[in-house]
Parts: sequence; structure tokens; C-alpha cells
Amino acid sequence: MKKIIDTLHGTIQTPAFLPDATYGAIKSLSFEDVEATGTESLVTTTLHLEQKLDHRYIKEFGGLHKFFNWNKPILTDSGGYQVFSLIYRNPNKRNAITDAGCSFVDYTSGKYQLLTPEISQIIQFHLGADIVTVLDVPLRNDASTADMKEAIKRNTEWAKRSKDKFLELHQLTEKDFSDPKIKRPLIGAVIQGGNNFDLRKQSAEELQEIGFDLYNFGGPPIHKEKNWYQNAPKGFNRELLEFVANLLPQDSVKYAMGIGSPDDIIYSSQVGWDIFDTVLPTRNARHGYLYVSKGYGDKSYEHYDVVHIRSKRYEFDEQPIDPLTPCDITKNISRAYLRHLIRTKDPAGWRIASIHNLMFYQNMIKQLQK
RNA sequence: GCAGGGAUGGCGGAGUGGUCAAACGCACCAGACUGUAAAUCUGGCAUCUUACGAUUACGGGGGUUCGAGUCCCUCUCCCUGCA
Repeated sequence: MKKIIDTLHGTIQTPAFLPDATYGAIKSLSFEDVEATGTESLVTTTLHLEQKLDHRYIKEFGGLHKFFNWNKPILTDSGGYQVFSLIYRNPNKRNAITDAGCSFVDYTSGKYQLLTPEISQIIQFHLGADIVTVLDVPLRNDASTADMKEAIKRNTEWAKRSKDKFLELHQLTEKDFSDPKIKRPLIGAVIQGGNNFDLRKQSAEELQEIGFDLYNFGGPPIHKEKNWYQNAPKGFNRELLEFVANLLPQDSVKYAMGIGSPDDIIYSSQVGWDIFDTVLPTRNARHGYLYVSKGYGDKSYEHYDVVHIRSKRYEFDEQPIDPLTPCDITKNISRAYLRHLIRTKDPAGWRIASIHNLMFYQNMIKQLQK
């Protein structure tokens, strides 16, 4: 079901793919570049941005849109996923998750920090986001059922507190919240429950009871290994994605966080999810992993091929990256030359590859919008 | 000419009698990455083999030893002092 999401900075047509500007930038790209890829809105994360730029600075400057000079929708993540990832991957005696929130040592500064549902809302409020996210409780992939149940309980409580803070910050009543005439940012809550269908159902029901603008799919649980997927099953549980989408009203906005590969997005879109974000196209671009049309790569997946551009096989390849992904910026660049740029770690190569991959994603999304 | 030091795999550079096909870098080959601690990470990298394994290797030649990249002799080349 195609939807138009109305935000304070324009509309978002779904399905939509939002690239991740984690530290306030899509790495190696200008916002003009980002726009050239057909990107209409983007995601940035509360925690990482806060590490580099205090939200009071952004507030003083005049908000993220002004700071970026980006006048289209911005969705902010709560920092939940990031802080949990940080805590699990960098054990420290002072890291703790309690009902109050997350306290942890920021490994970059050594500073002791606190992130609560309320603080996350305050930060996102001052950033001036169009769509905000509640601080949620992601799970470790080795969590027991008992731990998961507890996490769901806390996740719901935090969502409630987040919404309360949101209403307070915007000086709204619960009645105002449901009034379509009152313009305000949108707020999304995150459905958790790991791979447990019953817990997902419980989580979805409890969050709907509170009432949000968006319902988000909290992706695969946090993995403690450095490579999160080292020992984890590949990809997403498709059955679960369909199941969770069906727990929500058809006309509700559904945001599948962190999803995913082109195949994952196409599938998720077909079963009802509207918004997607993932680092894959941009991070992979910098690593020389390019998404191309079927028949044009060296490795084949369901709906796309991959070009490992650093490979020797492209040494004398004069073709463009993907003839079926037309782009003014990349059309005259041969695979052979891009190979050289990526191999020499030249920022120009990261830029070209990132533009291409985002273009590929946005073209795919445009097909889904038809 | 004399005295001393050194020559190790594509490169740099460990190693001083056995566990050395040789640490560690770099380069090279292949791969991974899903609400970005990711300009990162993982394999491989003498030759033959899918692998087990086998063979040839530490400037050249000769020797000591059960065993030498490691000790001795000699040759070649390079560096540093003294003439």
C-alpha cells in the first residue's frame, strides 16, 4: 500500500529508502550529491551526533535542517541500537541498563554518559527532526526467553515515557496528538521481540495501545561479535517480517529499521513495510561492493548482482558501473578507473561508488512505487 | 689495500643449531559488511594438490653436524671506518 507521509519539511512517498547520515553526513558525499541520487529524506542518529556535536549547539545554530542546508525530511534514530551495540561490544563495569535508561562509558571520550528515553527525546527535539524515534531495548541474539520478556516490558515502558516527553516538549495533549490539523513532528515506536512471534505480537499490541505515528521493526538482535553476523543466520527472518507487518493496521506507517539488502527491501515492501534505511549501499560502496542490475555483476542474488570492483577481473573493463543505472555523475567513469580509485582509497572513488549505490537503491524504490 | 658490518620470499624486515615454507608490515588475490566504533574486518599468498601431503628454498660453491637461514672456508656484490 503506497502512502504519502506528511512532515514539516515536505512529504515522503512510500516505499522510501533513507540513507544513513550517522555523524551528520553521508560519508564522502555532499547533500547535493545525495539529492542527485534521488534521495528525498535521510536518517541521522542521536547518539553519534551527540558524541560529536552537543544538541545544544545544533539548537543554537538553528536546527539540523539549517546546519545541513537540507530542507527535506530528516528522521532521527533514538540511539538505542547504537548504545546497546556499544555496551555489548565494549564491556565496561560502569555500563548498565536499568529501568531508568542506559549509562555507559563513551569509548571515544572516556566520558560517562546517560541516555534515557526522555533525554533521547530532548536531543531529537532540539535537533529539529521531522520524524523521531523512541529509545528502545534491542536484544542480544543470545538472549534467553526470560530476558526477552523483560526487555519487551521495558521497551514498552520506555516507549510510553518517550511519548509523554514528546507531548510535553511540543506542549501537546493526547487529544492534540490525534488532531491532524496540528502540525508537529512524527514519532515512531520500535517493536521488539527477537525471533519470537508471540513476543513480537505482545510488543506490537502494547505499543499500539499507547499510540504512535510510525511502528518500526526492530531488526535482528545485536550481536556481540565484532562481525555481527559471524555466527548468526544470514538475512532477515522473512516470515517474521510479514507476521509483524500484519499485526499493524494497513494504513499505519511501517518502518523496517536497518533493512536491508535490495532483496530484503523488495520482500519487506511486498509484505507491507513502507520505510527503509541501511548503511549497506554507502558502506559497501566505500569497500568496493557495488549493486548492479541482473546480468552485470560477478555474483548474483534474487533481484540484483554485485560487482566487487577491486577484483582483477575489472582491470581492463571499460564499461560503466551499470548501464541500466543511468547517472550523470558516474556514466563516463569506467569500471577500470573506479577500480583504481577504490584500490588507492581515493575519496573520489568513495564518492562515485556511494552515488552509484544510492542511485541503484533509489531506482529500485522508484520501481516499487509504481 | 686494511679493519668491521651485511646479503632472507614481490618489497621492507624478524630470525642466530632442530618446533622455519620462515614472525610482523606493505603489496597482491578472494570474500564479508543490514536502526554505521566500519577509510573496517576475515581468509589466502614458494611450487604441485580440493585436501592430506610432497618437493624446492634464506647471494654462489664447498664443509662441520644426526640436523644449518643460523657454525667454518671460499667466491661475488653492497655499506661503514682507516689508508
